[in-house]
Amino acid sequence: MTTKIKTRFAPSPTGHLHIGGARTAIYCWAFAKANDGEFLLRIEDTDQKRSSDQATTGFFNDLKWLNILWDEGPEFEGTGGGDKGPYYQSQRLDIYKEQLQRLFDAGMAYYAFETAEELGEERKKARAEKRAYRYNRASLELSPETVQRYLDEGKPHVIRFKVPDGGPLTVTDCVVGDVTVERSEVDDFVIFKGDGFPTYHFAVIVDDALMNVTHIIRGQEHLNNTFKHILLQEALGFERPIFAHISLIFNPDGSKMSKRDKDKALRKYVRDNNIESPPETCISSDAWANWQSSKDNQLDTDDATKLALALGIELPEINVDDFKQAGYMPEVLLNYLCLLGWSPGNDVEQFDADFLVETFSLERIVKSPAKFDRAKLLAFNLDALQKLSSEEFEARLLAWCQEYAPEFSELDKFSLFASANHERSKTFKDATITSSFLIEDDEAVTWPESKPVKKALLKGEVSGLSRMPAIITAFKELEVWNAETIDGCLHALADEIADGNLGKVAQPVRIAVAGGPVSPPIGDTLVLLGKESTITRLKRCENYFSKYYEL
RNA sequence: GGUCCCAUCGUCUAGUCAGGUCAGGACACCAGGUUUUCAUCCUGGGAACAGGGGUUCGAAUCCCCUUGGGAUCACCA
Repeated sequence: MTTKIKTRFAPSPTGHLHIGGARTAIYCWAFAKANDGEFLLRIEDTDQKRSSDQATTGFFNDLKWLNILWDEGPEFEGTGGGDKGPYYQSQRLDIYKEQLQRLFDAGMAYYAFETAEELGEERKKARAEKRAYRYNRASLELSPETVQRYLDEGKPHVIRFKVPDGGPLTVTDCVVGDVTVERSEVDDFVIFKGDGFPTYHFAVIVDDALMNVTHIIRGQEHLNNTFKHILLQEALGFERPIFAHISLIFNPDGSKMSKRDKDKALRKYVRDNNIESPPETCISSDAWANWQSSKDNQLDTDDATKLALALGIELPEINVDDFKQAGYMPEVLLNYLCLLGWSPGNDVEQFDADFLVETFSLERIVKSPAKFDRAKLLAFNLDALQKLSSEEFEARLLAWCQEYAPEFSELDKFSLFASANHERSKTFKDATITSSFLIEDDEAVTWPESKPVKKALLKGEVSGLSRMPAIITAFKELEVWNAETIDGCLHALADEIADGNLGKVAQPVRIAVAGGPVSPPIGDTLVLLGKESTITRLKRCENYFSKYYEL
């Protein structure tokens, strides 16, 4: 009997799930499902300083939103569970210590007492001499008595892995192929940190082995680490899993798409505009000072969002949650993400999760890195949105509005709002942007003196503005206020005062009520607004622009 | 800098492993058309095998070099 295939996604819960991580999770999930295997989720929270429960819950939510559910792992809203837990590395310390003891017993682990500063010096020196830094094994020379004395004294220490002698190391990667490295390139890396927790390298191979993971699909930044991992696996007598290293995702400018991009965007803006203190009631001055003191100190997500809002700049979307907020559909993001580094062939590009599971294979993963193209994602979202039935669109738009734009979800005529916006929306958010005039007070509408506005209202032998009184009168007389009667009224007006040219009457009306040249079809727009608001806005607009008449 | 990885239209990619149709599709772009705005939608168009050597009757495809890009070199994962 062949062993069941098991993949895992093992994020470190710092910040949010970003696009690159999401793609890795999707590939892991798809590969497991495509091969009748299992997908495991494990939380790598051995870095106590940076991990948080809040971030962990965020990861669960993001994964769940994408409908990437784990067969095994932390329990969350009905998914997860399993008998190989706990699935949080911070709760597995005893297990790691047990495995560590086996390494000590085999003489393959040793204590090291150098301080971070000392090591830093060594590294600098290595760099200056244009060679790679390797730990010099100084602590390995210490006598057992000295080591014991240091330990008794409570001297800070780490535990290192003693890399065994031998020839070159080769790993066969499913995506990259054979990769060989000289063993001398691997130094005695740290496996237990000064805080008593294992490092990533140690924890990951122990967990993968004990949880029976068969395939490790992860980002290519781990390719070099793989040699450390296979050495550790051999030392502990674990079976070597199958590796697949997938390429990275880049920004359109070629830089690595990373969680730091938001921070970078903010810093650049602040620097370029010589902003020296945070805008009023935005973030605390402590947070600002700490942020400005070093570029290693990132602003936390909430503060970053607030600051961006206060400065009026758009932060790049890089987290799954950013795209959710921006009004993309999860199945579209999943589809598009898959295409960044994998394709099913046969010119197929748009597909659903079922198709993915039917066709996914490691062989078709592309080796080269991909740039993230928002325009294509947007086009995909548009296509998917247009394929939705009107009922479905309405339901999903409502759910989105309830979370991100409650003023729209409370609209009396939500149904009409949805149908009026369906065909012109590329995202759920689009609907709220093109219809933002709906939630404005009649008295708050303003008109930019832009080209399209002037063209519709002021240009021509007979200007749009001059037709306004007739339009207002006609509307006042309309007894039944619905799309048909309004359209009928406008058509009649067009015939009477604009040589049958509907645009000449509809466009001025649109601008008057919406404050700009864009809105849903005019009939729907006016029904949504109601007769009273419509007439109030038409009058205000006429009044506002009448100054041009006098010129 | 050491080590490792990568290289087809502007972008994502098919084609590469088993050399042999004007290098295919999508997004973007450009030009027309439909449309009461916007967004759609329809038609058409330009657009690539990084460079140089080999191997071969024949190379995007196999080999080598150059160039370019990237990852990594932590008591972060």
